[in-house]
Amino acid sequence: MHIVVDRRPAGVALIDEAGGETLVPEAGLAAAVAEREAEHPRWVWTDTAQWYPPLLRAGVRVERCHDLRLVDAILAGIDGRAPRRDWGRAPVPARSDTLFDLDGVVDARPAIAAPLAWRQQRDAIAAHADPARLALLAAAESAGALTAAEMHHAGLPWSAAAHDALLTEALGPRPVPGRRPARLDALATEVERLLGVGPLPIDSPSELVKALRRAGLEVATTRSAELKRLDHPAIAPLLQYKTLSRLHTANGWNWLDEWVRDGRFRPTFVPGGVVTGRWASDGGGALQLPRQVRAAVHADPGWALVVADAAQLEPRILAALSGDAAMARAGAGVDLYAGIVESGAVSSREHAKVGMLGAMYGGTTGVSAQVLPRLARSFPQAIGYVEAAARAGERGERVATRLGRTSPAPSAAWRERQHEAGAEGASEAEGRAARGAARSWGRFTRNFVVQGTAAEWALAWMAGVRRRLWSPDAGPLTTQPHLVFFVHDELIVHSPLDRVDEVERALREAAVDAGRIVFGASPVSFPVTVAAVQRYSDAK
DNA sequence: AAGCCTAGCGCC
DNA sequence: AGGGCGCTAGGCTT
Repeated sequence: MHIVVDRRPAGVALIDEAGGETLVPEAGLAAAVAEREAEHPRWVWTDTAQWYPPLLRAGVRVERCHDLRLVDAILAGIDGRAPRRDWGRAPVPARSDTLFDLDGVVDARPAIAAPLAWRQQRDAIAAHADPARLALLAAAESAGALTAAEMHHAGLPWSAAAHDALLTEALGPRPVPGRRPARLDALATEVERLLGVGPLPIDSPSELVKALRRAGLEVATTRSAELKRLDHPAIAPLLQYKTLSRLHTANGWNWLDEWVRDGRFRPTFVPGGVVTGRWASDGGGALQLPRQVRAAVHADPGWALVVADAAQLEPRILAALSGDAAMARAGAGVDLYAGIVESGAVSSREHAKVGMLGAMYGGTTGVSAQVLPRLARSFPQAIGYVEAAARAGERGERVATRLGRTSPAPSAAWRERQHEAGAEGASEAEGRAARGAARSWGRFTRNFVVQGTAAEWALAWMAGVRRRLWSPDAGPLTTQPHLVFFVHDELIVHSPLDRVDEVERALREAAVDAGRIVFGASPVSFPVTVAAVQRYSDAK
């Protein structure tokens, strides 16, 4: 059963299966949704990010939805057309200038009515070569949208005091605005002294390169990987400066002031924000939270953070995608890379890891390229699968994930370059450039199938965890165990201490389910490591 | 002053 | 190294 939500000039229409409409004022929407939620409808609406947050603020949770905007983006990708952008915008918040309130409401009506978009999308899914998988993807993407809104609503528990303490420990006391911390000052002075070239423009990469060269250090950039290769007493304090300066500028006191309120960090998670289907985030760099500051992620008193991580997710995804039985066997334990070593394919865990990552990213040099032939002999299906995806990309073809999300076509400029390089009279240089571009696009499509399918597995995992934690009659979201963080292959649940065991079970069971949902009967296992901790930094 | 680009580095 | 991102600072253009 589903209910389509459609914004009208006079309010919001709730349209049931039989076509019956109930018109409710925008302000009465939460109550109207709450009243119908007990019947377990699927809410069909234009954009979860617009509709759901006000419901959550009113204490109303929704179990299932169909997000027309996100599903359109997937269908648009398959059809090779641009996604619709006109899904309306969120109602203007009450605090804004009253002059614009009326405009806001008018603009909030999308160009296409939700019931029509819904019919079109159902037809498009039914007409697809594999409707069942695509319907699964639509459901998983939509469930992700609900979870993203709920995680933003709940927020990641954050101790400003712990954050301040770790900053003070690393950098010295918080400086007055415009000044840099004492520890950075001291390190910069030390680097200047050891280089002996006078005042150092340490925060300007291009100027710093010149200064280093004046001091006799042959560098082309100031990248730390390049600096590490040098043997000079000034390098150690310079690297230290760069690390601490990064902490200060990216996740220092200013970050804390801007992003942490009332003990919570509330980034916006953006489902489908990455071309492969991975999530993106907006605000605070949520998906790049440095290990250095994870000690500030702190459970409330009487609560725990249950941190779960899918072990070696991407190579397992590749094993399942390709049906590689030997790699499935290597992954029977918790450590797939150790299993690859035991199979005799390579001699060390590091070789297994670097080799597999290289196979999935398209590495062509170093250790990864050296061990690739051995991996290809032991796991021909798995390696053959990513090689085929790479060749398809090099030919300009599109590739697809397990559930049917497609890679974009290469640009017109790319196709033109390939065409011209093959034409009569093309120069050697044109040929080289075209082959380089082709290989580059092949690396993208090679990775797309694995990264995109891993994102689908993660959506299924997350949806399974959410469903297991869900109990509609147990009160508001944040009084029960609830998801607070997600980063590609890792989930965090904030849970009352006495419910940690059931949360751990939910995380493990949902991972097993996710494998079945995405791959059906497959011998590949998807183990997760789970740790109940007070601080995120204690998880591993 | 605002917008755009690059360098660099954090995460998976 | 090879895939995908977001963010900050510096430095340039408009």
